[in-house]
Amino acid sequence: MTIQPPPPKSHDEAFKALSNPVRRKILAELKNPELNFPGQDHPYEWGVCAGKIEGACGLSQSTVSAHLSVLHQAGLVTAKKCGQWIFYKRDEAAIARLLEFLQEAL
Amino acid sequence: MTIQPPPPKSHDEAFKALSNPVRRKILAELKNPELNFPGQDHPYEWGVCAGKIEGACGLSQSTVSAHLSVLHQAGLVTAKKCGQWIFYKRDEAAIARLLEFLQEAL
DNA sequence: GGGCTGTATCGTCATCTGGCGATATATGGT
DNA sequence: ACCATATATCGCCAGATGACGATACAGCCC
Repeated sequence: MTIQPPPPKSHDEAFKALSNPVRRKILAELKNPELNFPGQDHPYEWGVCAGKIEGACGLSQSTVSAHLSVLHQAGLVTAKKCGQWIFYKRDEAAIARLLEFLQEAL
Repeated sequence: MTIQPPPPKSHDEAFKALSNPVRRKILAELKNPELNFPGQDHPYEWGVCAGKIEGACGLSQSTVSAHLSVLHQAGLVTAKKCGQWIFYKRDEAAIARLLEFLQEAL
């Protein structure tokens, strides 16, 4: 099931989440799951599971988990739990809203 | 004269500069100098002088000066020295480039 | 030169951030 | 029940960040 459908988060929180290059990289790479996280034995429509992302980051499991948590809290990715896995996926609508906001606010 | 026409800065540096709410606010308010920094006895075409911005921020002189320096280093504002004043102005071209980049990178 | 104004820089400090390993929690398999 | 796997959380530490006051530098005016 989807974890904590986070209530519409403030753009400020999203911006803060994006102020870290690792998190920006994760978000960007999630645009192309098949390419950037190859070999997942679950359908990519579910998203990409945390372990795959950790592998691609070259950082410790706990560190990447924290980054994913921030992205999720900020509402930039969705998190769906499936058995013992958690699948993360870009929340395109939220990202689009943020971009619109940036056009205004910047 | 214009101070250190900063060589085209990395988008990453610009992003870092924008990761601070005070700096975002300054940049946003510079869209409307007449409105947000009223009573400047120099033409607004030159930009807004540091002192005016400090007044509007409610932070210490040194703190705001540092923020302006970051914005300038990141290439998001231009700085023009005129006598004992320094006038800051949005670099619209750079900001537009950054927004384009964000559309791609996000 | 001397004093005044506008801005930058320095030194310090408290807080935030991001990294890690260790541990906790939850699910699945035997 | 037990062990393995997947992920989250905790405690700690080092470095970055942002605030401040004090000081330095630069330009104007007398």
